[in-house]
Amino acid sequence: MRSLSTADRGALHREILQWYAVHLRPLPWREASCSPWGVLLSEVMAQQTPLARVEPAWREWMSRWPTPAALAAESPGEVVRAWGRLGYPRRALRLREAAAAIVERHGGEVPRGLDELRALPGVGDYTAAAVAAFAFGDRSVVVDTNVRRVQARIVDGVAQAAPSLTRAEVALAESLLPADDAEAATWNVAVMELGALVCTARAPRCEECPVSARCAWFLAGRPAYEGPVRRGQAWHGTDRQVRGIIVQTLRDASEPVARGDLAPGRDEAQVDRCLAGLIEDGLVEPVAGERFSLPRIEERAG
DNA sequence: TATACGTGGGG
DNA sequence: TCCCCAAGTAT
Repeated sequence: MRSLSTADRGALHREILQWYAVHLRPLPWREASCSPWGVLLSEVMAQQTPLARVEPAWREWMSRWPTPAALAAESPGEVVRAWGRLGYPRRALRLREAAAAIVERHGGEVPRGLDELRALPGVGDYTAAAVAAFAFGDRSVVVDTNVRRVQARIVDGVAQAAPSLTRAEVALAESLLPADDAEAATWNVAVMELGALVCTARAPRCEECPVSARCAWFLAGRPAYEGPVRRGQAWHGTDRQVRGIIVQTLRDASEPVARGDLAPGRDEAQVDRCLAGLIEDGLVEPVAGERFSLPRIEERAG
């Protein structure tokens, strides 16, 4: 890991924070008036889902369930239906569980502490740090895919980060974090925004980058990535695809659906296997007469 | 540490 | 068309 002088760090902060002040997207959960619950909701929805698709769903959810208590009182099936096509619908279930935990353990208020946040269902290291920073203005180390890529390029001079998060990356992010709480919080979102809009994975816009002049990767002539190859996600014909079809069928249905109509034309053994998995996950509920629906009662524990 | 887990837009 | 990948988490 290359280390930066104090002066270099200061310049980096100034340039990226200035860029952010001009180029930030006016997302609703960035409004000062947005509640911690709104921030938590946005962070979970944004896990592996592009922000452009998150925004309309976020607005609908905030209107329907403006507090953790409101969501906790909703049925899991309705929550999965409202999740729509954001992907990874188990996140909707976890969000409802998190809402219930917030009501039970924290009096209905999103907790501020990293440990308390991290203990909520569906909240990992990234989301806990992000909520601490963006909802409460705390100085926490937020390391998402954007931060990892920006750091890899500017500091390490490589096109992309390692396949999985390393200790060194977290240590680097920590070393780059401004000392001041509020400035650190803004720094986190500014680096993420830079990664999302300029320092992108596919076709980085280095001409528009405020720090290309101090970017090790740019200065080295943007060398191609040489690390271990990332495994692409298999999709066609996978269980994941069939699970998606089944859940979408149930989202669109107003009545319970027979097994044979869940994923028409798909291999029956695969449909059975996926169905069992979905039931185990609490995303599908068997009802009378060999039919299935989104969960109406209680989702399975575990 | 590696793998499962959805979905859709852009290159 | 096909492939990559997006504010990750849980196991």
